[in-house]
Amino acid sequence: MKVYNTLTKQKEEFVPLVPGKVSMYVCGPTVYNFIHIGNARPMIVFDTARRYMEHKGYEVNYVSNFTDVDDKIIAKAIEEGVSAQEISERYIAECKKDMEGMNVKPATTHPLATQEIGGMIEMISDLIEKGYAYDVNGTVYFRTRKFKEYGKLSHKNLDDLRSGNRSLLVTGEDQKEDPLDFVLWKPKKEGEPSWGSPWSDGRPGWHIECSVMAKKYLGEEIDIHAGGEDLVFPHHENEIAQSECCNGKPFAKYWLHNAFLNIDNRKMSKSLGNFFTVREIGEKYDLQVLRMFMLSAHYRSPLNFSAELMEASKNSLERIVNAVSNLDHLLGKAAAGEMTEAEKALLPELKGFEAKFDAAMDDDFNTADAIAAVFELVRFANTRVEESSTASFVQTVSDQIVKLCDVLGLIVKKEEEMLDGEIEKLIEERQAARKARDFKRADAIRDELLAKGIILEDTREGVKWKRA
RNA sequence: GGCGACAUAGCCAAGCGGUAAGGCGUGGGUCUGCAACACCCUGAUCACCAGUUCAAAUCUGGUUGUCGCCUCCA
Repeated sequence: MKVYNTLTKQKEEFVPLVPGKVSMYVCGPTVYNFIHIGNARPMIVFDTARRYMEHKGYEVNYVSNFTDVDDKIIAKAIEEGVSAQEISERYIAECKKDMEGMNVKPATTHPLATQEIGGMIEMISDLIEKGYAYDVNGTVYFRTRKFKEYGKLSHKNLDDLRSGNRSLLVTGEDQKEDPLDFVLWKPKKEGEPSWGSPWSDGRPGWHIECSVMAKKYLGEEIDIHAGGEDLVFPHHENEIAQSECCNGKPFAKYWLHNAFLNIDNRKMSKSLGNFFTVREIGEKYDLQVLRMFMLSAHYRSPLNFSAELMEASKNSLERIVNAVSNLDHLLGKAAAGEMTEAEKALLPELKGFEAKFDAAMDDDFNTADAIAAVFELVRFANTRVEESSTASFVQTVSDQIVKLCDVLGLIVKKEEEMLDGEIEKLIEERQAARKARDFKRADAIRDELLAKGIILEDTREGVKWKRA
């Protein structure tokens, strides 16, 4: 398996620190509102990466934090006149609902920044002791000049950063030794949540959280650290500085970053008014459709969001769902017993789709190509499985589709739902009407059911139904 | 100003030196009482210009265009 490593700007063969195990940290959202569809991209793509690694037999320790102390949370709390904790707890709960809808597996651990303050104070103290940080009137800064590898992830050098940029030099923080130094701990302002520390009553800087939580739950060296590409600088760069200076060893072996999701080729932002929450999308579409959409492009390519593309994703997902549903239908009719020789002869071809799927995913999680393999498998199912197929064969083909889709986190097998007696009766009545060639009555019943959200399909194998 | 990414059919999107996957959509057809599902058929010389090579969408240089990071941000 190869992954693209931002650190080396190359695809590299993935070799875990401990054979068979993967430690993975993905930066999670700041919980001050419902998550937006941009937040959803890393959740979905890295969840898919995790599922694929599990599919390959790795035991994945997946950690993703919630940043639950932050300026925006505090601002929202003040706005609503409630505590910051109330805000963060509310939106963590909402976020988890959205994740469930998108079929994103819960992380092995979802640490909260506010529950890890002790560890942060410890790490900051350690950095001060080692000369990598300094306290100025209660604010602690990281001394970037002291870490000679600073910039290795974002491939910048400190001089470029200084000369090229205007705002860095005029932040008003002239108490810093260097404009590029960043905050590890800051004193509280009136009314803000705070914790006691050797330097001041205050709260941690954003970057220190992740260094501490990764260390606590995964160790000083981890396999994969992932997040949105905007986090490369400064967030991840700073994490590397903190962790490596503190621990004296490389932090993460592979750094993976997803590209942004755009709306109409523009970055999504509230000011542009092109801002969508996952919740809003969920009102219009099954969130499986959003997942399908996200996986339709490579995670390192910018992806443009639009209603048109959601419709296309909806239709293509439906193609897979239909195929599985058709197979299920055939299964009920299929003859029990061994596969025929002809069916056995098709097995290598069937296996070939999984091989193609794996090859695509092995290549830096190429989900677009992997989905193409699934569609080829679907075509195989639609053409090679027929009424006369044995149950064993139908089951094998169906299982194969469901298995690959499960790796992608796509739910394609519908739960069996019992029809209401009333609806069942209507279907029977319609069948009777059709038999009597009373199509007017038959269509009327079909329309009636449609109004209730039940779609009927008259297949060669009998009447099928599905919910709209 | 510094750093970087991308440009493939109506739309989305693989491809990473050997002659263009897949999906959506369109049009035609088969099946069907009709509809839906499904199946078959239907579509590109890969932004432009040079160069390297027996061979380039794929490599090199240049041009144009789009976007991102450098500031909270997935």
